[in-house]
Amino acid sequence: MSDLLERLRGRGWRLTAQRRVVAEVLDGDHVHYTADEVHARAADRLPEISRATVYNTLGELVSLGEVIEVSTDGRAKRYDPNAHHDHQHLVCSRCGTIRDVHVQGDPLSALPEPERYGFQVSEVTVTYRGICPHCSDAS
Amino acid sequence: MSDLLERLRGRGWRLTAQRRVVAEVLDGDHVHYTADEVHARAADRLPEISRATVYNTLGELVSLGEVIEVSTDGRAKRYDPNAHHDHQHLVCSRCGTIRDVHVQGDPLSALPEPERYGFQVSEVTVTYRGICPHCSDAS
DNA sequence: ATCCTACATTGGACATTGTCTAAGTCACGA
DNA sequence: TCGTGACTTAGACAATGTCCAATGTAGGAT
Repeated sequence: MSDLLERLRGRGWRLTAQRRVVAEVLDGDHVHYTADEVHARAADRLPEISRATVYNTLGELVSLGEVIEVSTDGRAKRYDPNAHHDHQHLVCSRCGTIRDVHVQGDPLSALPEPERYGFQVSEVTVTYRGICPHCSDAS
Repeated sequence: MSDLLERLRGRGWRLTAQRRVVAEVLDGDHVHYTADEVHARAADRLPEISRATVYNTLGELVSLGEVIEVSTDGRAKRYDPNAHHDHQHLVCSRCGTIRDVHVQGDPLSALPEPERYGFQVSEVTVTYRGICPHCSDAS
């Protein structure tokens, strides 16, 4: 996602310090942060950045398809920068961390026509839950 | 789920008017309500029921495994009384309503061992998204 | 049938997450 | 370098959910 900023500029984005920092935070680790975690990490580098800007920027990245919004537990949404690779999520039921995983076959095809009830089905998300090795050891 | 109250009594539940009403609301329709929708419908029959009680009761039903908590959009969680039948969800991206659907095969088997990263995977939820016939007409 | 008491309910304060607005600021094309 | 329209900001507000102390009550004990 190193050329993300270039892609965004190509789409008419103004390149501000705040947007750069938010993009860098997402680009860094491979965990999926909540909006407030992104804000905290962004504020490390740019202390005066506001919560509203982080929310705005994340929302824009999502509508542009650069980032995926994940809500696994009804608490804070998490933001997944790995939007260009088809993948699903593996969530630890104890500590909440999320891993990206890849499944076999196309999950969409598992839903037969009569089970679609007239919906125009366009998307499917698969979420596996279990205990991660770390929490398993600690128990 | 007509014998739900019996099962709960067997587990040491006190049978109060409030709990009965919450259970009846869930038992009724086949849509999945949010906590506040459950509260509104419960209040139709028992006007003095409080939000806290509805939240408490729903939480208890979830821990007892009688009801499933569904959070599809990071907004309000919805409560699915159909906990004893294996099923997945079809969500309208526009109006948020949820339908239960049944898929072919076991989605768990689509996650190969090397993609499990040491997790003890115990559960999988599949959520299909699309536009429901009603929203499709209205557009 | 009545009483006791542990469990349940209530209302309201509080917490968390997210949205909106009006005013000020700044990126970038001309 | 300037002007303008897009961007950012702080803080109020909204939606959802949690917690607590005071009060009420279901159901076993008598």
